[in-house]
Amino acid sequence: MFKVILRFGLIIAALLILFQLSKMSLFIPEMSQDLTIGLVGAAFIGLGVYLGLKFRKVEIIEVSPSIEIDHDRIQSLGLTEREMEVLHHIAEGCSNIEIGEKLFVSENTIKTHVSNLFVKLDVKRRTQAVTRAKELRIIQ
Amino acid sequence: MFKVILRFGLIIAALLILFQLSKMSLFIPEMSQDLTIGLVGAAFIGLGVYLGLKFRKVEIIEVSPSIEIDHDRIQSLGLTEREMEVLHHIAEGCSNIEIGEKLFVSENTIKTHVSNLFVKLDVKRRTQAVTRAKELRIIQ
DNA sequence: TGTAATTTCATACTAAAGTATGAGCCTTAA
DNA sequence: TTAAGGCTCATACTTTAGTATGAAATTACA
Repeated sequence: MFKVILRFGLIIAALLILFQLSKMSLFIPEMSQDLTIGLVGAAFIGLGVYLGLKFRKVEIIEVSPSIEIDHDRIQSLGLTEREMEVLHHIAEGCSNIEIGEKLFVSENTIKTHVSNLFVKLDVKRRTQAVTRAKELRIIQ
Repeated sequence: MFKVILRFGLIIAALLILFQLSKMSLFIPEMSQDLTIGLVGAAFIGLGVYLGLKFRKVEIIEVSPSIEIDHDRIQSLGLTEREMEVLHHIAEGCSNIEIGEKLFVSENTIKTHVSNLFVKLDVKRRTQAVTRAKELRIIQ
């Protein structure tokens, strides 16, 4: 509210100065009318731009902020490429056997990856791993 | 590009008209200088507002479109209140025992709910249930 | 070329998840 | 006052998941 009052005050002050200027030009005949109009125009155009920007409706466009993957965090957690692959498949809801089939390795291998993953993410279950990974923004 | 040229053309035209106006006031002395300045001011303030709005940077505020829960789908799938509660806790990464503790019922009860949930969601595993539930927009 | 990190796999567990079935209790509505 | 639906629980079982440990093969890199 205070800000609004301040702004209108400034606008009124600007107007007064401009009208004062217009009277001055009466006493300074060598100041051409064109110049006066130029000055007035410049001042008002500035004022107009200011008002236009200040009191415009803020345009809110709903854009789902593309959740950026935090590669630095992946690094700092020491997650390997293979572990990230496994993590993605876990997030899709795959079983260990299914992940093994997709990556052409044994279930045991997947179990190893999963266990290492849990240690690095500090979780106990795969469902936790998914929520944690999303919190940490290392998966979508 | 054409639009830009058109706009600048209009601006130039407006300027010419204003200067013409200023000259007219020389031949129409009864038209006071204050009035001239007022007209010029009004014109330029309008121009300023127009320019300010047209050539502003478009402000894009990233807002995640709140994913609306599809209550109709929950209905049509026949998911009960209790099952939804369990589903939410599954999505959080809770174990059956933990969910039981939170809802003050036994692990066996949770298992029953979970099994019924899987049938209704047509999935085999809890991780799948979570992804499916998100697809169906019945949880966040 | 040697070393560290990654990936792979196995075995042998334990723990948790999931299935199937039956049943008791409560509320709500016909 | 039944019947239905929802919630609870149990038992018994099968299947996955997860842990611990050790080890071989591969890759990358100094």
